[in-house]
Amino acid sequence: MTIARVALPVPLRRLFDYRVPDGHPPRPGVRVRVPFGRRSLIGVVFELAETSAIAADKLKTAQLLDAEPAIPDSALSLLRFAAAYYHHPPGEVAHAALPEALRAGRPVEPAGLESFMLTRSGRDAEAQLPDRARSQKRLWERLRAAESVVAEELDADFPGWRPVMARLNARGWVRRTEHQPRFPAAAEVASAPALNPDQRRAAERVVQAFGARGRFLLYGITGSGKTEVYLHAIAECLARGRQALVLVPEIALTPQIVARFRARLSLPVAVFHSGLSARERHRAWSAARSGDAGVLIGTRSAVFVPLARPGLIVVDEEHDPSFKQQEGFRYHARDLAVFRAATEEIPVVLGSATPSSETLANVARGRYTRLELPARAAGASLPRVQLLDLRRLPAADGIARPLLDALAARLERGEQSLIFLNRRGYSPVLLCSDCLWQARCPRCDARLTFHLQAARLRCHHCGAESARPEQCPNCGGGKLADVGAGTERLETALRHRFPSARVLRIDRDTARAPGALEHRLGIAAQGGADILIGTQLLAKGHDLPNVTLVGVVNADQGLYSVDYRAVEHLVQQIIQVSGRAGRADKPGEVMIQTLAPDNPYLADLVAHDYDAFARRLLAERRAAGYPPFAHFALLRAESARERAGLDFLRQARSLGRALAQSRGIGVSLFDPVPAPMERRAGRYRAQLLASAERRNELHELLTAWLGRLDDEPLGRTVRWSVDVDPLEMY
DNA sequence: AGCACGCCGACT
DNA sequence: GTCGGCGTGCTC
Repeated sequence: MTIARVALPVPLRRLFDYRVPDGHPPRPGVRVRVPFGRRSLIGVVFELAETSAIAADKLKTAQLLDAEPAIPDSALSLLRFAAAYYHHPPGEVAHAALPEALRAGRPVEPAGLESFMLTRSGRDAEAQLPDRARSQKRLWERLRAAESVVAEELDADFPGWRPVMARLNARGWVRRTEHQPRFPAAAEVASAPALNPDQRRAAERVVQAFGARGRFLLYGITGSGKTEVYLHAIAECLARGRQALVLVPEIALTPQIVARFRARLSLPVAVFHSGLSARERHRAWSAARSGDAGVLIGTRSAVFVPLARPGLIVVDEEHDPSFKQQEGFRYHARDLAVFRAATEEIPVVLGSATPSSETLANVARGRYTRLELPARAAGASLPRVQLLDLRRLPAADGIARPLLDALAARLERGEQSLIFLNRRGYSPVLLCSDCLWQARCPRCDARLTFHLQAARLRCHHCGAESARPEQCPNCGGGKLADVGAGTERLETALRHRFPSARVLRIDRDTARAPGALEHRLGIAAQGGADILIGTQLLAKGHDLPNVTLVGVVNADQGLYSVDYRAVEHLVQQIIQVSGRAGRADKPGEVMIQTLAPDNPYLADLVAHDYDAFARRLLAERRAAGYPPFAHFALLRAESARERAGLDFLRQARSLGRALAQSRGIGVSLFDPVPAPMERRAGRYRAQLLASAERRNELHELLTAWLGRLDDEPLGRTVRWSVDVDPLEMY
């Protein structure tokens, strides 16, 4: 009897056994539909076996959905590894790795290009369309204007078109057709600019590693031309008949980057990210798996997409935190990319101007080869960086005099400025000046932020909203004061101070609508604004060639945080925004406001010495026994009941300690503590840190420990999860 | 996660 | 007298 061991989309850390036909059993990677309790689920065969520990009369039969494995061997190994490494239920891992259409059981090859055209009677239908049917009329005009219209185009610029199309179709006015799946051919190949010697050396090292393992850090400041190195290596990879996978941070996956790849490469470039429609993702996935696409460029979930002939993996901006999924299946796409490259026996290139502490440590240990691009390709000079001591300098509206003067100078010269403030809204605190009452979120341990445009108080942690009270709800009288400044207040103040300046704010509030971010960045890049105000949304990705001044309003939030990674993220962020300044031929200037101008990390920033910063950071981490010199896993628990999470974690710790002791595993389990923000969205959160010097010991303990906790009755009364290699400790 | 079973409060 | 609250148990 042949048994298929199936990963099912349920939160259970195990596989389920099913009978399959003896004659032609499925290969691992085949999708199956199975009865599960009273439900019917779609899962992925992870293993085959001859026998099962489950009684024969309880075994049910799986129905095979694929003749060929939907997930080929190498991609399946990645899923197995990911499930084991992150101690996450294999079914949920498989689920995360498949586009929706495949999770729903649709065939691997997606339906062809869906398009619509007017029928003969449809062309004469105008008179029969009442004026009230405005959407139908618009869609009809759209159809009349072209021979036929592709569904994807309608998805993009006619939201909600399907029901409207159904109406036209019901009257026999349109015809729907499906072409065979075809991938759009790439544009003509533009000739590549000549590489400078450093770029050439870097690209050659990568190319020499083709066909074998190789791990590279491509270290180069903004503007040093990392993308040219990728393009050169990828073109060579394609020339050898292999595909390339390119991972980029969430925000960076803009049409510009994709356009640049498409313009330069002779084979189709497929795109995979969460902003696409389900159909588009299905198509991109299939094109990568079949080999039709030469390059797949995507955000973190693209790391799971199978490739027919893998040749190279690139992770751009490898330090970017968006590569780590922060809920549910908490994987790190960069780390999985490195594993994947090893199993596929291909090189991987991690690129960054501000490499992560993990990658730097791997370079120091000789596990990664460091490739450096020391100079800016265009020859522009580095921006001058200076600190503004907020203890001495008066700051009107939160901006010190020298920064205001510098802004005024830029306005006079017709150059752009960028003000970076990682805080949305008008003011983060609403305070009664009489009784010192503060507006707090009823469901979180947090203050409410006042948003001027919406005229509402909002919680940035749970999304709760309320009206701004007229008087103090506590003492009835009093004057309510806005304390502190967010981007909205900064915008108001700067508009007031520089009435003739065009001020453009770019944060999640102004860029919420689809395409709004693109639109605003486009305005910024084309010089349609004099002063840009933004959060980290603005810090990433985009070239803003006319910006010659960058102001960092507050550098101190990250310097004294409870989170040991805050300094690393702060410095990376400041360098990333600074990289926006002074490109092309205009020298740039960066001003950083701080209450701690003596901080050595800030001194490294002023000196443009990321290596010195890295040495300092790694020395501190080593001394403190923190990653990358230790390996962390965080056990989190949350519950609507106040003590429940902590109670569970205390029990978990004694169980874990007993296991570690009896098996001689060197893992420290710390005291369970409330999360830094204990209550969030009405739930109490607690956490327990596990730390080990040796990674395999951490995993040995986690496997045994979590297995026990799965059976623990207390564990059923709270919601708990593990986070391996946590990036943020709250 | 679903989904069912199983005992205790406010309602047609 | 029922409808329904969510505790507990199970899914090959």
